[in-house]
Amino acid sequence: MAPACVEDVLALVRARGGRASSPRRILLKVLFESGEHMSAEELARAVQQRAPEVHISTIYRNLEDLQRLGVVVHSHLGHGPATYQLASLAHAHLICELCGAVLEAPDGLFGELARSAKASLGFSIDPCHFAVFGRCSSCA
Amino acid sequence: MAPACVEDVLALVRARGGRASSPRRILLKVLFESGEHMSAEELARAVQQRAPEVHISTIYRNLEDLQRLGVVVHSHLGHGPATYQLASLAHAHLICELCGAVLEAPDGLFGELARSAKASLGFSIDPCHFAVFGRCSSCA
DNA sequence: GTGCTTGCAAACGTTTTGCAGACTC
DNA sequence: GAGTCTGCAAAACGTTTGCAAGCAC
Repeated sequence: MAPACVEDVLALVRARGGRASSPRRILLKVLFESGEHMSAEELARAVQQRAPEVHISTIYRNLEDLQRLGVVVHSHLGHGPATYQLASLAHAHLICELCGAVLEAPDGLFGELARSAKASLGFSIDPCHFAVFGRCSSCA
Repeated sequence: MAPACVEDVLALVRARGGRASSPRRILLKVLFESGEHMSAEELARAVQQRAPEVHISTIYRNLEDLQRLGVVVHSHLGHGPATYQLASLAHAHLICELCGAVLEAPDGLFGELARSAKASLGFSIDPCHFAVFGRCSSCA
């Protein structure tokens, strides 16, 4: 049921009373086309290549709206800015605290933790929101 | 080998060419006496009860030094300020993304994740640095 | 025309930095 | 006396907000 293209999302937006504005459309295009974990600033730069007058506060406001719609999620990969991506692409990350390397966690890596957190504490983890720090194989 | 009191740490500081200044001594006293995960601002307020002129930038600089010495660690428990504590007390946290509840993770909860991250990726996790988001039993 | 959305500027909260003076050793 | 450390002010950083004008419907 995840929206598969820009127009799908805009339909969702309109269904909630929102408008298909030009900055919104371009931001969505960037999100669908671009790589993962982009910061608000990187997204702004990408949008500004097609519409230079778009302000970063518009990016932040749109990202917030899209998160409220469940289309986008943000995650924290380290000490810098948050990164944003389509919710359908969310995945967990391991970050090396020494060299800064970003590893994508394979599906299932958090399965056992999720099960035991649920069993022993009743807590349902979301491994994607905050990255897990540590040391990569070359730095450890 | 973890320093067990203020004077132990100050000995370490001196061994590295540092000085046992009064703000440093008071900050350490607060860290040894206080509860866990205190923000820089909370630490500053506590220090200022004994020495009102101590500036928060001094707190930040001392926390950085103490982290370099391995005496203190900081962790990120959510979207607010970082929290600091004695390295010997470090432990992992689970944070409810809805109600903000902070759960201390029992020892061993991350054992299986640590083993499989090491085995499959060569990555040594540090579960204490970033909290794990999710939903607590009452919010899930 | 209604009201959502924008650009801009200004503020926010947290953390860092430059500097001249003060203190520890 | 050498060199670390301090308080203060100011800046840096990522992010949020107030406002009047502009645009989608």
